[in-house]
Amino acid sequence: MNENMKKNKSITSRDVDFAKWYTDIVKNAKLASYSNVKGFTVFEPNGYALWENIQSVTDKKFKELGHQNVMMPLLIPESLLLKESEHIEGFAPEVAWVTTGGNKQLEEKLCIRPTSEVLFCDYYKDVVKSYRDLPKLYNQWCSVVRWEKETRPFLRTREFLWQEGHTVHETKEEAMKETDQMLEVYRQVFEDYLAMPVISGKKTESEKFAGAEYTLSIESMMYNGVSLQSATSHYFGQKFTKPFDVKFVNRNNEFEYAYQTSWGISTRSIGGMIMCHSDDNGLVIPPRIAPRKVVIIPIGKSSKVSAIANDLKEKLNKSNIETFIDDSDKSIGFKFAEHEMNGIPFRIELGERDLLNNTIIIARRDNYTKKAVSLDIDIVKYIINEIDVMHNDMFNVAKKRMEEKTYICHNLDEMKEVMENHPGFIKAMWCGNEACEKTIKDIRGTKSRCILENEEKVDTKCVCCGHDAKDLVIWGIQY
RNA sequence: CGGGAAAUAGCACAAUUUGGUAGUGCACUAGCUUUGGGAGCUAGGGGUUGCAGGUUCAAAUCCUGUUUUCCCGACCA
Repeated sequence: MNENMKKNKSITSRDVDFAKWYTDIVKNAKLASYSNVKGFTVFEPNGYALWENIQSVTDKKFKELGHQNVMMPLLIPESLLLKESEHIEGFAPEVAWVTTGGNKQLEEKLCIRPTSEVLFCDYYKDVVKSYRDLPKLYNQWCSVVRWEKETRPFLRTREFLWQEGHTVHETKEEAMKETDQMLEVYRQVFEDYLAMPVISGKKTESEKFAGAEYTLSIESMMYNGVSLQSATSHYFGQKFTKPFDVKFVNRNNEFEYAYQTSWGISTRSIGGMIMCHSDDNGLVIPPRIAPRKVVIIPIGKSSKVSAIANDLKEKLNKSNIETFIDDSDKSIGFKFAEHEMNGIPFRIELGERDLLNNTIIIARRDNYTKKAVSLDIDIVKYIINEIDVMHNDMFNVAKKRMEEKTYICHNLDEMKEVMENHPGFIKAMWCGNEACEKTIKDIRGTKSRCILENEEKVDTKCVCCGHDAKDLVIWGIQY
């Protein structure tokens, strides 16, 4: 009998096989399961609750900044999609089509939205008439479909949940400001709620969104040093509004095409959160985003113990700290392991032995520390404070790792050495030539993540061709 | 899209080589005893072996196709 059978739940170590570890976590923590159609997954309650929390903190920020939610159609007529050529070229290979309705062949095939720029533009053309109608700050929460070849739960699925904000503005400056502002919102969501440090910057021409003037992104680093594009914010200028005829009468009584942005964050962020924080005992959820924050485990059958447990639970729940009691007949060890697998941030252990000392034990999921805490303290205040402490600790662990795995390179050999032996972010200068990006891609698929605009340059020559360098770029192996 | 591996109960696997009534552990249900790091005993329930064909008296097992998953590579937001 091996260790696995005895333990029943087993996950591969993240240091041994990171990819398998990841899918083990998703499966064992009951976040998602596979369906019969490739790339389409079931979000189980534990996984969906995470998305709901990410959604609620993000949505609140959008609304504070004046955005409104709408719903656009699921289907896009082919002719509409074809209006912007760069856009369709970028998305055509991964679009799914509806060709029949009932048992009738459709006259025009309809694509299942891979993103909704064209739908928003088609709508905006009818409702934007004057500069007085601007800006339009709309967003929608929905799922989109992209026919990916290789799929992995949360990280790359053919259908995924996301949010896509689409705004149109009177001026270029205002639209560009919106693009920056929304990237900053995403940075806050990742750093302040998901405890994931990020870097941000502009995408290179070859990496930008199909049809955009430019794309900004935030990039985060996983436990194994691989990078993940975590959210994007695009500035379109008039590239869509011209072909879609979204024009308005400006303050000089002239027609002008509106300036447009779009920005999105998806359920991929859940995958990033897992790969950034979780460990060999299961999921570790940043406490501010955890759907269930505290589990109370009464030990023994004492009625006094269960009364105190109930009291604690009620106090915490009243203060919106989601708490539940596990008084099932499972053994203590089983419960500990189970809730660790599910990533519950705090565990309160409570038995007769503790009552003798008038204490309870509070254990942290992220670093396994256990503390005896007096029953006389204000438990709500204590947990609220601990949530912040844990959040900061998790953020700092991730940040330290990101800093340790960020390398400065001056030539291809140095890049190879890093990516082949201990991948991470590479800071290196780039001449701006796509050919060099292609050459660098031969190193385990290393791609430019983003251009760092406000940082000191690390060299004067391109890391690849040795010609004069233009930009400081962060490079990484991507998920 | 190329190369490789796999699919048997909720999970992990056995039985496949050599065709012959589909099994084990955990999980699940009931009862009793337990409880400070994955409990014990007793009694139960759960399978058209991914799907579709074919060969055969007989298919989890052999053959063909297909779908899904995982790994490696190419492609791609």
